Amino acid sequence: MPELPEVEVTRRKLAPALVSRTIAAVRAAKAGSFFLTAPTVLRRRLPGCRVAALERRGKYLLARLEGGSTLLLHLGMTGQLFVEGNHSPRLLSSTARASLAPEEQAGFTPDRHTHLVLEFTDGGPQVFFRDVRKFGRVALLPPGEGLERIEKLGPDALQATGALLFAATRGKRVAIKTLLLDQAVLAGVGNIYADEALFGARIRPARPAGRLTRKQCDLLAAQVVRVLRRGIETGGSSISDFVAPDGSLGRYQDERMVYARTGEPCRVCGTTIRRLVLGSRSAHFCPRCQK
DNA sequence: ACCGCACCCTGAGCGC
DNA sequence: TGCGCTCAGGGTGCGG
Repeated sequence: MPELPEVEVTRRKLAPALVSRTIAAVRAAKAGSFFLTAPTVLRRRLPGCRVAALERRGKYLLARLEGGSTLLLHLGMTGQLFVEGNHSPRLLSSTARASLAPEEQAGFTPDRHTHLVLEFTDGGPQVFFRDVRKFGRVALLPPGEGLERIEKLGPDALQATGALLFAATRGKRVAIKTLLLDQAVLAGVGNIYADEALFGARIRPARPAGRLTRKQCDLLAAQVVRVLRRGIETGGSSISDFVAPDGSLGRYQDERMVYARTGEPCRVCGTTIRRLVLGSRSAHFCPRCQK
């Protein structure tokens, strides 16, 4: 589940393979919900475009193209953006992994889940966008044109403040966990880091957002920033699918205090970590440490 | 305005 | 061995 840290790690490692290079050709799968801009349009418009910069807004990647267009990429849940020549077992299904010896996994060949391939005029490494569940998105925005879903995003979660959370939670009866996942409040927080931040702030995920004190909002904002920064430092969370553009895996999953640790002992007090469902998302917490 | 929930999608894991 | 079921969840959109 790529959240802000995984997208930022992707941005940092993908940028050297994308910025200042000129797209020569585009191979894209047939139209579908994955493509907000039709593949035929991508194939026609992208060749000849040179990438000026690779930016991030929340969980979105924005490749700024010379001439003013923007290629927008969202990893969804299982999206993988990576550079040719960097293989990883994560790029194979478990059955494919089992049937291949490690030495046979040296090279990646685009498979049925590889929906977008960028080729460059320098003939160097191609860039692949693979996404098993197709919850990812690709869009090409013409110069001066925005996208509603980007404009609705709140401030980047790395800029979270207690004042912002306090204002956003007043009068809200939704669970604080659910509010943290609202991209219009803070852009970039997903299920893993929301649970981890709430543990750090010692607040139960189900607590009605409006009942947080100003002090708790300060603490929670600081924890949101802390866990996201730590996520970036460790290369992200590679729990199921995430792999960086260079084929490396993140290590944040080794530091998790609560996420997907249901039934395991709390690392602080030993109490069994519990799971509950909020807004049809699973939430994990320590019933003793979090009030 | 607010909030819960179905939907999109596919593979892994499990029971039979 | 293999079928069918459930679960995972970011984001959107709809209905109450």
